[in-house]
Amino acid sequence: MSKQERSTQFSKALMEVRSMVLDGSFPVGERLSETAVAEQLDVSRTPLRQALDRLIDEGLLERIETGGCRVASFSFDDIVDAIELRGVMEGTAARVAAERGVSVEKETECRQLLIKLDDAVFGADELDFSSYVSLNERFHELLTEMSGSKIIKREVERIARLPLASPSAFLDGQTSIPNFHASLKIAQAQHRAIFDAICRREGARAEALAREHARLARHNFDYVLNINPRLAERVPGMALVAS
Amino acid sequence: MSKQERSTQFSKALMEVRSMVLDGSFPVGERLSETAVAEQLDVSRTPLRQALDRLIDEGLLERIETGGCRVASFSFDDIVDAIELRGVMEGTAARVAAERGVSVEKETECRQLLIKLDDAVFGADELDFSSYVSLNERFHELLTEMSGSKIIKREVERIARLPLASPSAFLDGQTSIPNFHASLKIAQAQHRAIFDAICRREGARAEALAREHARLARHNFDYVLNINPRLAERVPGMALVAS
DNA sequence: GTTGAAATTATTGTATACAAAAATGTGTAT
DNA sequence: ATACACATTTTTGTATACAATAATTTCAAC
Repeated sequence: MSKQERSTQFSKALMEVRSMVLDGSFPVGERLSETAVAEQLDVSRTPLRQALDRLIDEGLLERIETGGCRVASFSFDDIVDAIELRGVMEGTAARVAAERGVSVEKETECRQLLIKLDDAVFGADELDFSSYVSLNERFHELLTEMSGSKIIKREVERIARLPLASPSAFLDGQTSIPNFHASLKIAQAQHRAIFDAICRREGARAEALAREHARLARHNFDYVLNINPRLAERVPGMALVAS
Repeated sequence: MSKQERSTQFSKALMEVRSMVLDGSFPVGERLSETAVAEQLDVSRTPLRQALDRLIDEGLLERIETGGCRVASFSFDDIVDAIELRGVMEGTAARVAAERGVSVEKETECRQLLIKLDDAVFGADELDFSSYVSLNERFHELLTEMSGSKIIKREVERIARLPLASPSAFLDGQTSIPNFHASLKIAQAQHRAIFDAICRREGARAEALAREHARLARHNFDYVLNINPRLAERVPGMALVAS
């Protein structure tokens, strides 16, 4: 973040390569040539290699034993596990928030955020998708912050960067999922329940609810992969899932 | 790992800088000069910067807004949170192992390992510390492997690399902790209970036990920091804890 | 003595050159 | 035709050079 403002070349390489990998621009499993990619992005090899190291760390690329790296491939189970872990981590953030208490400011912000989310989901107007997505992202970020722990926040967000594990991984361009609007209502009810549990200092309930909340993503993943695969190309990262 | 065999300069820089940071060789908070460190380690800046990036990612260093990096400092609560997270992650590995079942080979290996650990802790001979440490490390690694998920294994181990969060962070050179041998016996009883829960497919119990097991580290941390600070210099990473 | 601005120094981020090692291609022997 | 060894060509890992930016010092003004 702070680095992404300053360091143009590295952050450019990071963002571009990441989105190309998620888009499936590189064939899964094929070694990617540093010189070729560097030339393609108009960046020297030094910041590119920095970006590749980072993407290896994120798990999107994997190192080849003899040198260089390739696009990683993920099994169905891998994605399920990543989503499960995100649920576990958000559950921990929620539990810790409940156990240790939340600052008045965060509580107030969350309360107002939930009203806006209610409005977006249950309101009379037609659903504004992109605003829902950003509100949802803010809710999940706020959840990590309510834990009051910078380490928990950092590690939850790291897990959420695993492929298809983020809270909004299946939210883009998916209006065609049946009962999708209905599932957003369920999600919002869960948001409220999690917040309620935190306010009541009910740690175990908050944790269980947050875990269950993450399973909505698992359900969407299952749908996209097994029932309606033509949606796959609209979901970034789906190209990495071995079919 | 695979990279550490091949790439001598990078891995050399990584290991040396990491251990220097943990030893407190660099003053906490002070910016570390790339050229100076590179010269000191007899390595060029390129692999050194790679190592620094990695250590930033691990959380041992933090980026300075204007460029470069400094040694990170951790509060008491930060360490407590890191240990908590390790417990949560190992708990997840244990629960998943219980829920999904464990391969015969892993189960057999774990059974034999537990016998060796019993021998080390409860045996007639005097405790062989270094062999206990490596057996204990293998048990925790095996726990992640019993989950059957490479993603869970990878992320558990990543969390365990947080400062003072590893299962053996407080095991070295601490024979002077009162009742230390007794606490090893408790730990071993917990190892057995976790394994028992996994074999019986009791996921919730396995998870709870693994979490509680991690709290032994928290207890040791509390002891070293608040009751017997002269032990601190023997524990790598303790130099990073703000006093 | 303190403050502020300009100049100097040091440090980082990036590009590139180079050497070692891996991948590829060629030719020969069987 | 296939397998194996050797030579060639890429490709990676490392060192270093360079430019832009940040830190520091110096010096003057108040």
